[in-house]
Amino acid sequence: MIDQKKPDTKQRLLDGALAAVREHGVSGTSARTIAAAAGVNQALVFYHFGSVDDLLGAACRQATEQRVAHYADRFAAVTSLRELLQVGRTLHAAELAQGNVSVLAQMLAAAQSNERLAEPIRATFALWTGEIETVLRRVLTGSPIAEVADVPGLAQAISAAFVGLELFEGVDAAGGRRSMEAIDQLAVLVEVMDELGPLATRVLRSKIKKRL
Amino acid sequence: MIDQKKPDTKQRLLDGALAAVREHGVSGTSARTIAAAAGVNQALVFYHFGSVDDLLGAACRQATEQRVAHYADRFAAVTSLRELLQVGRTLHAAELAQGNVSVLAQMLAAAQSNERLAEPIRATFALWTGEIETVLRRVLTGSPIAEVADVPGLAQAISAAFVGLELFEGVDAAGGRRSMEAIDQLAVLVEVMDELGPLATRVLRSKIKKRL
DNA sequence: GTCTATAGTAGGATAGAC
DNA sequence: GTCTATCCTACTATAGAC
Repeated sequence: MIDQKKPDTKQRLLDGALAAVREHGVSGTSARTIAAAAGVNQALVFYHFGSVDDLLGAACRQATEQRVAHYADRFAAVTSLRELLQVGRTLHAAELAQGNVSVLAQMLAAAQSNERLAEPIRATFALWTGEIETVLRRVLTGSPIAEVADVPGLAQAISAAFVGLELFEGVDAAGGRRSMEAIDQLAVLVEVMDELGPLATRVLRSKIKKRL
Repeated sequence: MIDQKKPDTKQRLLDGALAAVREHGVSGTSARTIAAAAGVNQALVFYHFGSVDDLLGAACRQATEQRVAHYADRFAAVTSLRELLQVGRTLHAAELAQGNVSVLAQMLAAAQSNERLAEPIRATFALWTGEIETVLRRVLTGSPIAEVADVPGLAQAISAAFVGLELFEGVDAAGGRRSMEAIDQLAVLVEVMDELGPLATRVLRSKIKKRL
């Protein structure tokens, strides 16, 4: 926040942390593997970040910020749910090629029983949900879906589902792709729903009344 | 598979492994913590299972088998997507109350960079997807969705998404519930789609043609 | 700020007594 | 099959020289 002219050790550690998670997984990541990836001394992890967990949290957050910023214009250009999914798939493919398929996902898993990691991960996750929420709100304007859906909740659900898919793909690549295709097909349904317009809206409303 | 009359040490280790993951998370789970939870000696982990990873894989598999069996009749009674989701939510709530919200999810994360863990986890995951696939195939019979959707792929996507939601809920309980609600609302849409029947089917088909 | 060295701890795994 | 004892490795974290 204060000094922007130090892309040195501190930044190398942040990058090294991500590299370590990519290569060894969260459980295989330590101050030593991070330092090795960063090409710096192991003790500097503690000097600059206090603990491994704090470094991991910071690294995850920074990386996500950059990633979100990098995709901001693409998100802004989205005009339909399928396009949103398309951006998601592109993003996913890029992460995959870059090797950090599931860095956030693994952090999320590690955060389950690590309160020190949980807070930064929550914040990181919120960066994604925020972005998606904005898109959803714009895309769903005038759609019957907007009348039923809790947009923030939906944004969280989408983000969470995406994380699950990343984890699954990490263990079963073919299955992951297939799942993605299946969701894409489902998105067609939602669009059809939108195109039905007034009729769907009417049926929808009555359906909702029954439900409440 | 051979001896069913030994609910002793081996079983205690299997249970202890799950207990350890529940309590300490995957990263905090070791032969020692497992043995402590099981009330047996640490060396027995290696005598009976060879390695901690093998024990974890076996434990996850067995637990999932039991869980799937326990919910088999409830799955069999499902007649709509919303009911499927309802069963999913019940199941989720039960897991939550029992404390093993995200055992499978955490295993999946750990398996990302651990081939020894990956294979059993893949198999375990397949138990869930298989169950869901059966339900989907039955529920979607005659539905326009069935004509678009790759059912096995969809089953995998649903399972994976569920895992993601579990991880999210583990870090943000309120957010997790809200996501679940949002999905529930979306499910209404799908049902409306089904009820539209012939019209939707027609629109759907033309939409698909455009897409291909 | 960065390095070496090291204390202290915990974990995987095995040997060997029982 | 189960336990004790133990080896070795790897980790977090700090102290102190530079």
